[in-house]
Amino acid sequence: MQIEVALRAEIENAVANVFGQRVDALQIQPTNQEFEGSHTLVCFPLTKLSRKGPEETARMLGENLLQHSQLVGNYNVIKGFLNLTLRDETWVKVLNDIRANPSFGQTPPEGREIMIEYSSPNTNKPLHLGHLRNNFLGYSVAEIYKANGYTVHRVQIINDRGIHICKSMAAWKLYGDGETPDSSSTKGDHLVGKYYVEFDKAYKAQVKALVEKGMTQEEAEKEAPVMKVAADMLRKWEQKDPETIALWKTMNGWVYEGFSETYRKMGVAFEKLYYESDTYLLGKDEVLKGVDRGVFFRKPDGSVWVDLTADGLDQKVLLRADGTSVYITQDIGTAILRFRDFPKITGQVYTVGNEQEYHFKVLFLILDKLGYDWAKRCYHLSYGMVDLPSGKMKSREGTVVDADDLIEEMTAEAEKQTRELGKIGDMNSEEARELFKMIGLGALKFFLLKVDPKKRMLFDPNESIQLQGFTGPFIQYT
RNA sequence: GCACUCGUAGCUCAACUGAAUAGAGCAUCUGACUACGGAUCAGAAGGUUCGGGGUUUGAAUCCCUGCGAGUGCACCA
Repeated sequence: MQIEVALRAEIENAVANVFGQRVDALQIQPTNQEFEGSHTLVCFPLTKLSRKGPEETARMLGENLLQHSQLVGNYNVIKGFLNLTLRDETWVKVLNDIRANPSFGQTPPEGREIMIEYSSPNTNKPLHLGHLRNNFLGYSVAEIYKANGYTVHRVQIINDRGIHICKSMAAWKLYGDGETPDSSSTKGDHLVGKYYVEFDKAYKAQVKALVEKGMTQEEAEKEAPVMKVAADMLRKWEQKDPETIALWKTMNGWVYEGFSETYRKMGVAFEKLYYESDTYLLGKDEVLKGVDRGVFFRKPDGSVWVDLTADGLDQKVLLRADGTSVYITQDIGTAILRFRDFPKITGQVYTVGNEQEYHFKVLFLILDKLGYDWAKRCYHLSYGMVDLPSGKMKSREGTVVDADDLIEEMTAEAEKQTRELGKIGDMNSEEARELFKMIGLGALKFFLLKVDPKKRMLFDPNESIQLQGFTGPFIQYT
């Protein structure tokens, strides 16, 4: 890094000496492999200043550098590109500096703080392949910030409340027969996920039966007994009915235990968890304050809206006519809460799928309109879906790839390949198991991270674990 | 319909802020080594950067436009 700064200063001086004027935005880039040199100055933009052709301009600068520079040992000119070769002494010094610096590549903490949110699953089913991309992206960005001198706060919001968990609860109560993770030796999140599927099956069957009895589809969807139980549970939950709350806590507890095991296997962690059940009522006061200040407006029915048409977006509802919150209201509250919890953070990164791009655009605009200057430093780290060679993942069709299963398979495949190659030699079984995990998980992480986040991507499990090609195992082996 | 994103070699992906002959891996082909195959090694071929305009000394990259794919456009979350 030092060398780049020093070299730039020298080149800036050379430009000033030769053409009598300082230029700030010099384009210095790595020299192409096929030419001699390590750094290249692009001289085309300087021709206006030099009033000479690009090659002559480059040559004049090269000569000047040769005379005055401490760093440059030689130069060559190809078209308008001035290729610079540094002296051997320069490189020796660079390498010595690197050797003397134990934290090379890392900026020591500088007091800047940032919050990174990732994962943020629903609590009614286990994590899947999409969550893996999310977690690895979020965690990596956090690590990058850390290496750049930031103190990072890793958080997630857990969607522990709402009709989705009530569906699992309803199915468990109706058909569960008291089954627990212990009694069935099933991982908690998988058990709750199983009852979510049970619910869906029962619901569909019941709707079908009711339609056959002459009900309309719409009526049947409301009248299906399982749905009535689930809706009733949601109502009771909101009324804080002790029995419902107890069941909700129990089943969420199972899920959390399952999740933490998955996170441990993935190698990610969180500093603080936000629960939607704690935050879903937040934001209402902020919205009402916004109404008083004229940032938002009320419609005749009493509902509160924000008008974003001037920003090229629509009008969005923030509070219903009955005064209750909608989804974005709680996000407003949660964002503000987080900046209160961590007053020193300068911004927030939300790692969330690209289907929520519009939502975050609206959210950040609203926070800005409410006068929070940090709204400009909130960023939606958006990423595309993960497809499989067999096609799209669809929960209804059961083509979702479970995160635990996948990690398991990758590790097993790593073991198979390593044993075939006979590479484990005299390792004991403990060391070998560590190795398989490292290879399997490395394959997964590398493959999911090597693609531009915003692009939709194809995950090929078989390709990812290969010892050849652009893969994690290849890099680890090398 | 409107908005946003994406479109690069047969396939999966690179190309930082506009820069030199658009790069990798896989697959393919040729050769070496192999009893044969695999593995390995050496090499080759593979591109109108979706089409058409424009801006620029210079465009995969920026602008306009057409086409294709995806996502979003609930008083759901």
